[in-house]
Amino acid sequence: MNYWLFKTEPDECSIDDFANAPDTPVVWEGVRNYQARNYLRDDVRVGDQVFIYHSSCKDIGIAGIARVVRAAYPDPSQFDHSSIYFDQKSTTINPRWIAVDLLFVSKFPQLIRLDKLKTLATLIELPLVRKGNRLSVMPVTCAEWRTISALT
DNA sequence: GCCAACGTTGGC
DNA sequence: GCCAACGTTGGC
Repeated sequence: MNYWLFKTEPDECSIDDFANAPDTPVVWEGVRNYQARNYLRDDVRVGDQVFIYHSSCKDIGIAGIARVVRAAYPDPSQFDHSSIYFDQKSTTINPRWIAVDLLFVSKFPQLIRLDKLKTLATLIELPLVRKGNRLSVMPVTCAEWRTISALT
């Protein structure tokens, strides 16, 4: 089993959206970065655990945990003309972008703030805390997962 | 809202 | 295939 961190803007999809419908899978669509796409396509598998990270908002940090319930499939939003994620260059035969489905696991009693994560020497390799990082789907090592989990 | 850092595009 | 210009991300 692998561990991951997925970024989301809570205005669009927050940990509360998961928590309010714990039996409804969340379609993780809209990833439009090739490195992140490759992780989704090649390495994210059913049963993997995912930290849900809130970005571009007031309270920045890891808000809870979800798990993967459906592995890579073509991101439906790339074919949807009305979606901001529509991609004219994508075809059903050769889709560019990948989605996975997630299910709620837990919401942390307190958000683990980004500035807290930045203070931990064991997390210096985590792309999230590295300068200029923009990766929205990133691997988390087992040791990093344990370090972060211990903060809750 | 600013802006540094990064990814993508497209002319050559 | 280089690289300047442009667009986007995301913390502050």
